[in-house]
Amino acid sequence: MRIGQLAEATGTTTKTLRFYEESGLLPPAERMASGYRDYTDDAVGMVGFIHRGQAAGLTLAQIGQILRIRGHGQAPCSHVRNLLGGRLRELDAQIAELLVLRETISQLHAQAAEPEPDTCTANEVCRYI
Amino acid sequence: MRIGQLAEATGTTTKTLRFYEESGLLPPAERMASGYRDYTDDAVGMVGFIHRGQAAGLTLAQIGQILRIRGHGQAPCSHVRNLLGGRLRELDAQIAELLVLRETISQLHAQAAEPEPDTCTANEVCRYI
DNA sequence: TTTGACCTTCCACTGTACTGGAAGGTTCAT
DNA sequence: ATGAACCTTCCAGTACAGTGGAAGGTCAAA
Repeated sequence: MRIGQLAEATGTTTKTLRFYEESGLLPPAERMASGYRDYTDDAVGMVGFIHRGQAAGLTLAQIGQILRIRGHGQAPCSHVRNLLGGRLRELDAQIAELLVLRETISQLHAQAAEPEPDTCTANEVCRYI
Repeated sequence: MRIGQLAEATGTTTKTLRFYEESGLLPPAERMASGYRDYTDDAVGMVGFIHRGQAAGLTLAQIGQILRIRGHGQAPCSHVRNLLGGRLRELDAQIAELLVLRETISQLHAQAAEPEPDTCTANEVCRYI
C-alpha cells in the first residue's frame, strides 16, 4: 500500500504519516523499487491506534512509547495502565482547576454587567479584572 | 523605575517584560540617558492587570487589546464583558469535553486492570486502546 | 581601578502536532 | 509524448508564552 492509500484508509494526510515515521511512531516503511513507501496492513492498525490514543488524551510521545514496546514483541499492558492512570489524575486536576476558573470568570462577568460605569478610576486598567 | 525593579515588584522577569513590550502589551518605556528603560508606577498596574487577565484565562493577545483600548483613553468595559462571556462559553465546552474524556479513560483504565491478559491478539497494538 | 550587578540588543530555541511549499522523480492513461 | 496524479526529500513556518545566551554598555562601591 502506498502512502496516499494509507492516508485515505486512516483518514489522515501523507504529510502526517511521514511526520509520524520521522517522529518514531511508525517504523520506517519498506520501499518499492521506485523509492515509494510500501505499507503492510499492520500500518492501518497502528495509525488507528495513534488516533485512539490521541482521543484518550495521550501525547504522541506516550503513544510512541507503547508502539515501540509492542514493536519489540512485548505486551505493553502494564505500561498502558500506568499511562492511563496518570492521565486520569491529570484530568481530575485539570477539571478541578477549570471549575474554579469558571467560577471566577462567571463572577467577573456578572460584575461587568453594569454598562460603562463612572466608577472607573484613571489609574486602574479595568475595574473588572 | 528600572526594568529589574519592575520585574521584582510584579513577580516576573526582565526577559518577560521586554517580551511584553515587544508584543505590544506594554507601551514602549521611556529611556534614561544611559538607554535604560525608565518605568512609571502605571507599569506596575499594567503588569498586574496582565497577570490577572492570564489568571482569568485570557490570552496575551486579548489582554493586549484591552490594554490598548485603555491606552487610547477609552473604557474597555463592554469589550471586557464580551471577552469574559466568550471565555465562559469556551470554558463550559472545555469542561464538558474533559468530563467525557475522563469517563472514557476511566473505563479504559478499569478494563486494563487484569494483568497481562493472554487475550491479546497479535495484530492489534493494545486491547485497551 | 576593577569588580559585580545591572542594563542593552539580537538571535535562536523550547514543546506540541503538524502544515506549506519548492524542486524533482515515478506511474499511468491518453 | 505529454499531462495528471502521485511520490520523494528538505527547509521553513504555524500558535503560544516565553527562555537562554552571547556580546557589549553603565553604574556604584571597595
